[in-house]
Amino acid sequence: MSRRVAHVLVESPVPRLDRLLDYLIPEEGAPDVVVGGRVRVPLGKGGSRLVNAYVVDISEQSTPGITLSEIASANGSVPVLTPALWALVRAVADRNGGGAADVLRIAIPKRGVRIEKGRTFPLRRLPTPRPSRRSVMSLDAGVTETAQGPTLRSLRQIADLVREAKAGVIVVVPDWRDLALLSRALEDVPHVTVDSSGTPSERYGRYLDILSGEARVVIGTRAAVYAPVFDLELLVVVDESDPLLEEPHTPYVHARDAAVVRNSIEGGRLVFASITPSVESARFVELGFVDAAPAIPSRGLVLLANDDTDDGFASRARIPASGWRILRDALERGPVLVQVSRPGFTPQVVCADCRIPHRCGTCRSLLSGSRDGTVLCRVCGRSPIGLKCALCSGRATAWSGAGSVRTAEELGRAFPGVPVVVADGEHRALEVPRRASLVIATRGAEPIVSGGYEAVLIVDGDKELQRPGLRTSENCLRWWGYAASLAANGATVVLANVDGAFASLFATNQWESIVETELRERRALGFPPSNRAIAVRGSISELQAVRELSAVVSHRVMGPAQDGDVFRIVILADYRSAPAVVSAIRVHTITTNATGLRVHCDDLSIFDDIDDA
DNA sequence: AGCACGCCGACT
DNA sequence: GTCGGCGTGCTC
Repeated sequence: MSRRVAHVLVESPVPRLDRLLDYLIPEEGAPDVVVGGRVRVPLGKGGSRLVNAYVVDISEQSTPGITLSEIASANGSVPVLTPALWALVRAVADRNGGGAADVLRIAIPKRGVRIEKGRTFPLRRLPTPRPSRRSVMSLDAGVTETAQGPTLRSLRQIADLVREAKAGVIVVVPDWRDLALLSRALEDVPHVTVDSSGTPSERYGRYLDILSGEARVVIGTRAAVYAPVFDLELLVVVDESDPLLEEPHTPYVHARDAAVVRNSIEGGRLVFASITPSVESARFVELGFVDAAPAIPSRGLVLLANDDTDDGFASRARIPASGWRILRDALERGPVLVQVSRPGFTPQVVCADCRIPHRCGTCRSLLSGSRDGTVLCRVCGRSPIGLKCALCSGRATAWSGAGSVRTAEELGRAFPGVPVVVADGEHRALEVPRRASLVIATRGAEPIVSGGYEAVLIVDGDKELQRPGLRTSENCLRWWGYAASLAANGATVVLANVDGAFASLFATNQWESIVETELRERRALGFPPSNRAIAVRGSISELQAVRELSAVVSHRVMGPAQDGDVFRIVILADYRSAPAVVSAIRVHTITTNATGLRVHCDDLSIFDDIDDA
């Protein structure tokens, strides 16, 4: 007699368990065992311990030659893992050299029993793919109004796109502030938000709202790309060059990548939308993989200020005289934004003569000044002595980029009577009232203001731009472009103390040229995005074994290098051979059960400077 | 992750 | 001859 068999995926990070196991469905409680449902199954020698698992499929057949155990119990009867989500999760895990269970943990929130009560879920099959269309969209700068307050013109454009859609929609944004502003722009469209806010039970409730089809439009942070939206017509990834869209846990999947995979499975319209262009989307356009943006959007007026400071206060706040005058005039009319690069009191320590950053003699990371005036290496925790400039051998030190609080203090003294608002990681503000005030914000924490800022001043740009790292120009473009987009119509954006090719391209709004140049340089180096950089972390012996794999040996390999308490190699492979490399490493990981081995595709941080912030 | 199995040294 | 050390490998 044949019995029904459930093919399940166990909730476990163990490489060897990254496959489907077969279990018999018990006679009693069988109706609760559904495709996509959660179950508890015995696992291990003697079937002693019970683990959580997802039913991926049910059939009459099982793997021959094995005596099957029975499912211990159903864990609810909600089909949380839809066929479409399973297809996506499996494909994303394979592509990134990781386990499906690790991706699943990000895609499906924790179960809350109470919130499941009284809901029904339609049976969902793997949908027939919609015709696929992929494009890049360049968004306008500027601020616009809603009933709930100001929002970005760029997000209003996305809301317009959402409004056109009749079926399922997902919009993925980098952080909570974009989410709040997008929610305003979607004031007339019912939508659910998928992010880390709220209690676990609330998050699960929102997941179930999507699963049941009650919610058609989903906006959220990076994990929202997996939302079980049925009949997905439109998938928008906003600002995909923002590193926040990359998952910090294995297998380190970028929402852009997951979006491309999802589009290849379900079809529909995939849009990469951003105020500033990205190197990745420039490559997509060049390949013909996506349609180019139809038009260059409206951008503000940017002025480069490279003249000297002529005032005691201005000099301490590192603001050129011309920028200073614009600031003062703008404050007559309304609020002004000053974008600074780093929070708090931690300035970077540089050579007093050539302004090159000093580095720690032991670990080579950047040094910072602490409140009491001493120089400190934040990586090894020591105060280096006898610093000497690598370039000019000068021994004098200076502090640069004194941070938002310090800048605020200096500016507050310079403009007595003008209120100063500080916004950074600690002082969060989505929005500030429209009145003459100085708003000092670290990049990424800029509040929005009704009508836009009367002037925007970007300081510390010189320091950011000379920071070594692959993403420096991309990052500056995104940070500065965002700050500029918060300005009022016709208001001036001042970029202080920066000159050179990048600065003039930025000021003349030739942002596309910036990323095209960057793409050419990356290609010449063989670096992402023109090649895949597959970072593998583990012990020296594990990495040696990976290096010797036949799929790996023919490729350019960098390292091994020390990386925290493990070691790291980086394999550079073109997009044609990268899947074979990733899959060979994965097979090796599974067969040797190398739990210490971690694969991270396109880990751009390996090309960056040590981040000491 | 656990948990059993097994091969080898030390002890009643 | 047998107890138990933990290194090795497997989990339907």
